[in-house]
Amino acid sequence: MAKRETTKDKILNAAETLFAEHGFEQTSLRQITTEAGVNLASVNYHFGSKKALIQAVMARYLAVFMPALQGQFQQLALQSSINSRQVFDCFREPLRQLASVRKHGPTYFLSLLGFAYAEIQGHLRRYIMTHFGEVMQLLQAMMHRANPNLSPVDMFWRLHFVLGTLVFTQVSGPALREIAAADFGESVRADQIIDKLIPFVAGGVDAAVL
Amino acid sequence: MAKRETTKDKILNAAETLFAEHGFEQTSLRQITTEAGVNLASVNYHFGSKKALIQAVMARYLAVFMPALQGQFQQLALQSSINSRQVFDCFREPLRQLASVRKHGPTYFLSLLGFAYAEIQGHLRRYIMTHFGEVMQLLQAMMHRANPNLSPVDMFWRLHFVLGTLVFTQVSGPALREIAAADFGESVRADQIIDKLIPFVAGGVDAAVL
DNA sequence: TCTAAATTAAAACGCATGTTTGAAATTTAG
DNA sequence: CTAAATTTCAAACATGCGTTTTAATTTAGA
Repeated sequence: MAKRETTKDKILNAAETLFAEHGFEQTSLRQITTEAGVNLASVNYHFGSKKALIQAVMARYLAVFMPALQGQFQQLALQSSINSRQVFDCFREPLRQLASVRKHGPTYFLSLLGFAYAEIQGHLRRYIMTHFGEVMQLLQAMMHRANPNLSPVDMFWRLHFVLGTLVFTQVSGPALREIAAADFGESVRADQIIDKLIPFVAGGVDAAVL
Repeated sequence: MAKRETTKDKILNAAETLFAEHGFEQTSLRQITTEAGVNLASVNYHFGSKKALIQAVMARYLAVFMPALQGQFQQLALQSSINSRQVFDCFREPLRQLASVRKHGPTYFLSLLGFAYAEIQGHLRRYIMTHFGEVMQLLQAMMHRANPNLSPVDMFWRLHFVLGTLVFTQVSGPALREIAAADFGESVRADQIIDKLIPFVAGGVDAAVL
């Protein structure tokens, strides 16, 4: 029989949803505990602080996503020739798999990533680098193989442009989808945006430097 | 003789600097008034509210930037053939001219734009659309001439990807430049990032849809 | 110069936040 | 079954925020 959902999990789930929809700073502990149906003080009891709760929410996804991404990269590395588009396509399956963590896992994770980067700039990067440095090095290696003529410093900037595009799209995703639906009568599902995103970023990375 | 700097201007200048460096919500009125050397209550006296102060800061730049951008577009429109790169290059000169508003005008303006989009998503778009709708239509027309085979809805998304890249780059600009300097020993001036950005976004917009 | 309007100033208000407290309730273990 | 450990709970705490108030001061016009 399934063990009854613990208070810690209730908090984690409620926090994740609210964080993904409204951002970290815009979400108060009172909103979270009300949504979770638990006492306010339980957050500090189980996690210590709001900051630690944020980390716990992110860690739950990164622990699934990063190894999966690493697997994709290692598989791609076997090929003799690699292009940017293939590298970015590596993100699709690991992202899709996040649905096993939570129902709207793929969407939530991207939103969380977006808010994390937008609101607590340096911290997330440091966390990813220390915990998943190997994957990031693999990404860098793949990108270099796909675009050997691009200098390391130019590649650095372009990868962060890519990240920026991703982040922004997710953070302002709901607003944009609303506008798009109103202006073009065509509604785009949240998980379809990445289909529009990947060609764009691949084209950007592959562009001539000057 | 130059009239002594008025309280209203002192507030405007201090607010602009702090907003550009830390964002709107992260900057308190107490920080602003302390930096400006004026009384706390004077913000509400002269501007009515913090929200109105934010608008005043943005309006001062937009009033200079938008007409200049419109001029660039009109000039480009005369040419028989247009590509994406030319459209994005239109932003360079108007941006450069913002140095006449304030010393670090170009950098500040982009940062403000970034924070405005990241923090108060819908509002800025609405403001720009109502006050500078003509310029935005011109931009859309230019982009369509540069890429006539791209559907309106795809163009919509790609333009917002562009905006996202710009916004993110500015918001996390200082942190990224620091990392780049540490990792590559090559320091990039804030106003040079746009040189790296324009080829990227032009490549992204011009990419094949699938 | 005198008076009325505009501006500055200090203080407090009302509210929301994350966090801590200490007792009550519950679960765990011997 | 009981005692100890864990967890829940209501309440309060400390802090920072934007805003308002009220009085003092400066400015400008008759």
